Amino acid sequence: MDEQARIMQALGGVSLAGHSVQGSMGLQPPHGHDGTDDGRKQDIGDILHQIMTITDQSLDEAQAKKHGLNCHRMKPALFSVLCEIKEKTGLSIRGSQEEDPPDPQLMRLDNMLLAEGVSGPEKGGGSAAAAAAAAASGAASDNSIEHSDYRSKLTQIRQIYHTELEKYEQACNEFTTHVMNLLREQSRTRPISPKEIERMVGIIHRKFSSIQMQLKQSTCEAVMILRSRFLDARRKRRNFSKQATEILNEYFYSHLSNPYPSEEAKEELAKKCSITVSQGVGSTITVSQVSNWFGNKRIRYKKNIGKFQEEANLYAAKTAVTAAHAVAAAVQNSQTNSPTTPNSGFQMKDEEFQLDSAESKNTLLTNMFTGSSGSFNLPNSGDMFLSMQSLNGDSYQGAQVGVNVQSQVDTLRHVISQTAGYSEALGGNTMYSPNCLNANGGWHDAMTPSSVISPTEGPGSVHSDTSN
DNA sequence: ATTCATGATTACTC
DNA sequence: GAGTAATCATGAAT
Repeated sequence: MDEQARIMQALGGVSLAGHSVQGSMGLQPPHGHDGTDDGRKQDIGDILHQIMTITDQSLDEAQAKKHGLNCHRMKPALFSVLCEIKEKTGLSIRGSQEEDPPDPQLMRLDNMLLAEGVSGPEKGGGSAAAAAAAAASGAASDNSIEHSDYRSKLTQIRQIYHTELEKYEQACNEFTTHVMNLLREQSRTRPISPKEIERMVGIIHRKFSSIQMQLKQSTCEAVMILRSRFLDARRKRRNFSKQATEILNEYFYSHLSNPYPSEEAKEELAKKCSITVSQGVGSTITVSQVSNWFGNKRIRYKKNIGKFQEEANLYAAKTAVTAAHAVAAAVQNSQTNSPTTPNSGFQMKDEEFQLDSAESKNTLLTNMFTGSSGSFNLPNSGDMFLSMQSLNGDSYQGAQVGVNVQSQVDTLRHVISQTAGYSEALGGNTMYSPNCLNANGGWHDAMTPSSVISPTEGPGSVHSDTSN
């Protein structure tokens, strides 16, 4: 009502913006009118009165009045004046609110959605965010399965977000169009300036953007939850498969003197384990997991050697069997291929090294191996053991064959060195140094193995430096 | 439910 | 940056 009063007052002869109503409108005195100021004022006053009371009347009456007013000779002039006044007052009141500063909260949400790959370009964002999330956890970022999980979930969120956003935008546009049409329609009967329509559109957009902000907020929350779950999942422990553990253990116990696989060896092990594991659960073992495993193994082995004795024996037996096979094969090969090396009376048959089960191997070796130091303390009888330098330079100690085979060993060594051409590698070194762990309980004075698989090794072969 | 085994993480050292 | 030691957290066995 304040505005109405102001309008009334303004129209009552008060000049606006430096000129009178009459002057500003350039009104010509209508036909038959007396032309005096008082008369015009009276005329305008009548119209205004009718406008003001229009709502008090019945619909039909109002329609009739409306029509009458629309046809009134003063209507266009009055309409313009009202528009002008309204615009001026409206601008003075709301003008300062037109330019809203960007909402910091909204900016944060936008930035986050962009960073997470929810908004912004379609490709790359998600994976980048996944990589960032992986990197943030401090672990290797090569866990492809969890990545793809994360990505697919993120894509779902992204899709939902965009669908909802589209819906909101569509609804906003529809509503804006509707309101604009309504205002345009009404602008025929009441003064509505284009600026006012614009302002109304702005208001609608603001309302809708606040709804959008809620959507963005929800999306951000969803991403955060996903992310935390993703990171939690990385922390979740899953036992490696039996085969993978076996491969790692084989390497560990065959390199007990220095269980520090090189980077290449770790990769090789990871690959080997992955191949084995992928047949089962479909998961992979990464290089960092191999590092973790060896870190844990070393510390736990060192802490409680006694506990690992049996395991060590078991793997030593396995190694021995494998080695014996290799030796037997070499002998066989030398016998068949080298006429200059006739049957020396030493024939290794596979059966001699074939143990029925892990248990029998274990029993056998538990009986064989005694002692309590860091490494395996074997009976110090050199003639009971096959001992040779493996082909890649690692110390190698194979199976106990149950009989005195020292002479045969010499023959074998000779044969193998001749056959395989590794006389240099084999020469000089015989028995491996006794203890794996030094006085400080460390491994570091031991020799360094080069790789998990030497060029001449078969897939199943391992080195053993179990010492006596 | 409890205990043990084990993969992962963290703080620290070299 | 790799390794150690301690610790956390979970899976599996009991």
